[in-house]
Amino acid sequence: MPPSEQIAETPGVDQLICFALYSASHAMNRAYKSHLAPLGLTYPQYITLTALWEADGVTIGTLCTRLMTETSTMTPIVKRLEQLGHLTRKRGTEDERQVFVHLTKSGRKLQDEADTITRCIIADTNVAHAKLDKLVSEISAMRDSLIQNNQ
Amino acid sequence: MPPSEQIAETPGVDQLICFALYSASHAMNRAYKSHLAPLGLTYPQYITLTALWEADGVTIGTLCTRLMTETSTMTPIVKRLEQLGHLTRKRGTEDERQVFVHLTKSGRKLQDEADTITRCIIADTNVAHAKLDKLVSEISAMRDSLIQNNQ
DNA sequence: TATTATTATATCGTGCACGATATAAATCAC
DNA sequence: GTGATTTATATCGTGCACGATATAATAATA
Repeated sequence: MPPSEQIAETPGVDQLICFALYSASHAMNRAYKSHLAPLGLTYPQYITLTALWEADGVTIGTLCTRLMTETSTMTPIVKRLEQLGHLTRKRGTEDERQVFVHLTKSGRKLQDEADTITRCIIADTNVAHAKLDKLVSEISAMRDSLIQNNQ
Repeated sequence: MPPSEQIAETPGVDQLICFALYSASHAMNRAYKSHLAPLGLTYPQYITLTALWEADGVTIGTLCTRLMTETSTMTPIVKRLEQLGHLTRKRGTEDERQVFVHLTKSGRKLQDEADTITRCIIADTNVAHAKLDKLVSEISAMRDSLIQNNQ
């Protein structure tokens, strides 16, 4: 062992948490794509619908908070989902700045497929349920720390 | 406890591994942004440079394999890094279809900042080193399973 | 109550990300 | 060796993702 040996000089891309997230996120996007293409949905549109299945009749701002995106991202997604007939947008009467989003029958019907898709994806991860739950909370905690330390 | 109780009917967006990755990946992107903006780099450009610091003089195809992206993504990134003066693109002489990418002095110099940036980001995750290494390998393994089961 | 500031959403510009297609070079088949 | 196929990269179209800015409505303040 030479005395000048350098340990972990600059880590390769594979050792970086940023690349792990970057590449895994893209892989997940692609995995969903095969399930969503037949439904005519994109991955961000599907995630938006998932939030609405959980809580319908919310404002654009609430969706942004929940999905941690900007209005400049959410407004176009919601407009496309409206054009697809999966939701309606209605200005608030009390506060006319707000836009309330409501699922249509078509948008609610899509939830029927969701459970099957989720099960397929989880199977494809090759991670056991308990371990996956732990992974979700660890990744979420890390995300929240990053957000907090970046304010 | 009613007999018809439904356990984990449809999971909320926060329980889904897809949303954990989606939101954490965006949070990571934003965290890097504050460090990269002064350098005039975007996050994907920085990741591409990281791959080049590890192995220089490679083809576009090798970069695509390494970073798990398509040429339609990588070609424009490499071209922008070329315009910024951080690398050069040279057609292969033996096989003229190939394009070899070489870092310039400017591109190599940027590595000086990398270690500091990585340390800041890791600190911001609030995850201990050993646990972070484990997280990286778990996320990477999951990514590889998703890719394998999606062929 | 005017004026100012804040808030909710929308728009615009840039840069990914990727499927589909194009192009040209290399390889294969005969 | 000529035609068919494969391979490496590039181009194009669509949809995010986000910062900066715009717009209009509400709230705060003088």
